[in-house]
Amino acid sequence: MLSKKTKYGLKALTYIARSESDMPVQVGLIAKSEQIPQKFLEGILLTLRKSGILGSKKGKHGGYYLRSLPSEIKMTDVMRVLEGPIAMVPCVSLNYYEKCDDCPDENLCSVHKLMIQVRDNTLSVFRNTTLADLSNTSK
Amino acid sequence: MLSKKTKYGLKALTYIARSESDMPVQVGLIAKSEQIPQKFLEGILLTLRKSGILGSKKGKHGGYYLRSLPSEIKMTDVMRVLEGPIAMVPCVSLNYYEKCDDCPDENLCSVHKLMIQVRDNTLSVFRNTTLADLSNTSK
DNA sequence: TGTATTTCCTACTAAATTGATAGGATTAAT
DNA sequence: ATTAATCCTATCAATTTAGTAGGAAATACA
Repeated sequence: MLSKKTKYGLKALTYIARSESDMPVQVGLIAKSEQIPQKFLEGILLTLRKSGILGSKKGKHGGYYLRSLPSEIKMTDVMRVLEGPIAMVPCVSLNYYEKCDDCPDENLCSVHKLMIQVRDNTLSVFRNTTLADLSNTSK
Repeated sequence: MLSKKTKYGLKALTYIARSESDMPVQVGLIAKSEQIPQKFLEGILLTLRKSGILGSKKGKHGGYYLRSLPSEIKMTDVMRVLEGPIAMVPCVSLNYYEKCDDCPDENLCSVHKLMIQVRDNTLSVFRNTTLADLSNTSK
């Protein structure tokens, strides 16, 4: 299941990408418009900022903004920040690989083989999708 | 993340598919060979039986057996029984559809669009994979 | 300089899920 | 009868999820 965190995060990013103004977008606005608990969203945007996807400005007239063009923001990156590893098992994860304690030889493991395929397919979706696709912006 | 339940279930099914004998396969044997807590595995095989994928025989010399040929057992069915819905969000689930309370129009929802793609790709893997592929059996 | 407004940070919490374990009932072969 | 297997229910500890609470820090602007 997709976590609320990821869902909210994606919606927020889309909202920001669609914003015409060159002023930073405030959490309160997004929360209200997208029906997301504000305090929860604060935390999510914070991790997106720490990961480098968003930038922020504090104080009055502060808010969040994208640090790249929507078309440059790949879903692989966004999903890894919000949802964690894309692979369903650590033993097929590219970025967070971990051997299974059980499995003596993962080349012979039936689960491994299947999950590699799932990973590759999911990855191809995320690699070929940017925030511009999500938000229907051409930028 | 793939649950242990699913992982163990897939391994057990593979084990049973590979078994040459026409006697039913006992839980204890699988548990030992695949390093799975026996009592936990009992429950898993039980749900696989209730779903119709496995058959069982009670009492001495009892155990579990496949109710179809491995090549007839599709991963879509197995995964739905073990892991639940294949979609990452209920609003793109074919078998367990549910509307999101927030989303006023899901055709305009950016998350929806993305998750449809992920679902379709994952589904195509599971539709084109059978237990025979997992277990390298030709049957 | 002060006040309002915003992000930032830490800590806490209730509920759900996961990964088991325990104990025994039921069924079948010998 | 005895033994060996599945079947069934209940319980539990640890983790994760989805928030909430309260305030510190920074910034704009009067």
